[in-house]
Amino acid sequence: MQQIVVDKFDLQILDALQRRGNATNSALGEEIHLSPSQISRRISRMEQGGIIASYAALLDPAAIGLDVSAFAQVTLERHGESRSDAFERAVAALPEVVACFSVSGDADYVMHIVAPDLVAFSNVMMKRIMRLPGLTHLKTNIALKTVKQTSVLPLDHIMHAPQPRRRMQFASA
Amino acid sequence: MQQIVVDKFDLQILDALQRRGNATNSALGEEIHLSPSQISRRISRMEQGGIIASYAALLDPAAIGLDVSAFAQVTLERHGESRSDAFERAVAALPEVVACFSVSGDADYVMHIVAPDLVAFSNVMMKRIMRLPGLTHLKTNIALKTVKQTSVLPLDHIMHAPQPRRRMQFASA
DNA sequence: GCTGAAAACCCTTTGGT
DNA sequence: ACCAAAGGGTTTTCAGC
Repeated sequence: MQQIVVDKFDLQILDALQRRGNATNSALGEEIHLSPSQISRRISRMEQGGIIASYAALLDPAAIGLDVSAFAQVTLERHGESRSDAFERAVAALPEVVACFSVSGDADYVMHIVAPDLVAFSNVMMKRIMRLPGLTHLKTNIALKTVKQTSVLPLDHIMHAPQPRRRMQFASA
Repeated sequence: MQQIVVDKFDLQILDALQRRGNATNSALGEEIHLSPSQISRRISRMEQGGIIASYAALLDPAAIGLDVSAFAQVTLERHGESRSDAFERAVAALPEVVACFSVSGDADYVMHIVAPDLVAFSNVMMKRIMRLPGLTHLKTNIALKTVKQTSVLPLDHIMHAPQPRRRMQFASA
């Protein structure tokens, strides 16, 4: 990972773009008191540097008829890596699975699943998830209400970043 | 919720915009075999209709130093609505909490929390989450690996949508 | 070397056919 | 539904600091 340095202005741009990815450079310039050229240059630098990964249109799940959201905790058979690899590839290919993390604790994975209704959700679980290779235990919680869901990541820590701590190092050569 | 009708082309546009929110109308037009004007009109219709909620720049968490992701299951004291309201408002105000859903099952809420490192994460949990009003039980799982995380919602169900079932209705007046 | 103004290019959108 | 024209937006260049 290349060290790309960002300043106060870059952080303001990132904050704005996380909320309004389609903001114009002129509008951003007004807000942040920078010329459109600067905004343009800074944005492409952060795109190139891998800080901005992509742009996306965010859809309203309810408006497209995705009324069911659920969380599944999955445990796999204790086998080698091949099992989990197969599982992870299978999960990644399911469009209904919008997030999946391997976790510490009782379960091996937690995943977020969306579906149009309970019938469809049940189908996804029965026909897709439960047939995934090596699955031994499964616990699902249906979401009753979305309290908060955002793609906006916090940036506060970047300004107040602690100086890198000095450590001993081993002479490598 | 107003019924806004989408066709095959609209779905193609939505699919593309979910992945590349900054695609130009001309580029989309080439892909979908529609004129830029059509694309433009269809997009504004879907924005107006509330299908497209917003646009966002998606950042790479690792690139901005957010290395810890965790899931918390929270149980609240059995009190009236006021408790959960206060809790939900507090949660919504925490930038580290990127998602929170109330759920069926053992816990009342599941939430997704991000932090720069374990120290910072611990601080968020101790100083912010655990002090939220009315919290009685808390279980956290640290994410070891992100298997999948996407803002792309499935659209397949829209085409194959079942015809609305006829039902009896009560004469309301 | 970096900044900002301006120009050129491209995209978008609207109105007419 | 398409096309054309007008109105903006973005980006690059160039002059100045």
